[in-house]
Amino acid sequence: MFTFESQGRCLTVAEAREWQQEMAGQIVCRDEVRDVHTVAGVDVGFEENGSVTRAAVAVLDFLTLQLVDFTIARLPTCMPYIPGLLSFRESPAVLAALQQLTVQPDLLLCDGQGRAHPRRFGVACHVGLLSGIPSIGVAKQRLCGEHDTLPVEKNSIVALMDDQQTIGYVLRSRTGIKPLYVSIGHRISLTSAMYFVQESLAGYKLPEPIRWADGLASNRGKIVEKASRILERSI
DNA sequence: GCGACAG
DNA sequence: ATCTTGTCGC
Repeated sequence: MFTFESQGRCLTVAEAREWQQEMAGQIVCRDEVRDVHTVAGVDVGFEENGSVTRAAVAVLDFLTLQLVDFTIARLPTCMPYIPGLLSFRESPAVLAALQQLTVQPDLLLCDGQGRAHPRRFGVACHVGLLSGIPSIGVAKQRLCGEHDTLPVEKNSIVALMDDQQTIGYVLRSRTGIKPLYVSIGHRISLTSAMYFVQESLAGYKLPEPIRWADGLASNRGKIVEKASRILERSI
């Protein structure tokens, strides 16, 4: 029986799944977002053969989509990747990174699923609930649910259905490129989630906040340097 | 039993 | 996620 450490307790895989089902009931699917001035991208990468988890949070001004702050947190990896339990592996480092921020984000765009999860509790829900910050899940691959054929044209959208419910939307952010799977994380409606994701796009497959977090999490030297220069310049 | 399976 | 160069296409 495999067990792992989470929030100071040792959990079995079965207990983790039960906890997700309970916490899913705490998720707020209504809009509690107000005056969104800053939107943050959240992503995680690994170092040292996976023994170190590296979380990055990039805060952007929502109107200009310019970087205004970022943090990186490195923690020892607490458990392996298990489909459906990704958030237990990534959340600790993400929450640590969020607490290091100077500029507080009004909304989080997380790399991964939100409610489009078998137990309706993907990493975006987990991070949103524990941080209290409204959040959205933006995944590059599907975890669950089905959907109609998506036109190859940019801006095409189809509903992601599971168990008779619309759990998210599949969005083609660029013509001919694999789509994004958008679902709510916490304290926001699916309609608003789609609005914020689309407004955060700037010609690339991924929303700008996540593009930054992606580069910072995967520790691409060029990007870390670029981000650092932008910040010291804004002081 | 078999296939699916975020990052 | 991560290991990795060049290459096809808009």
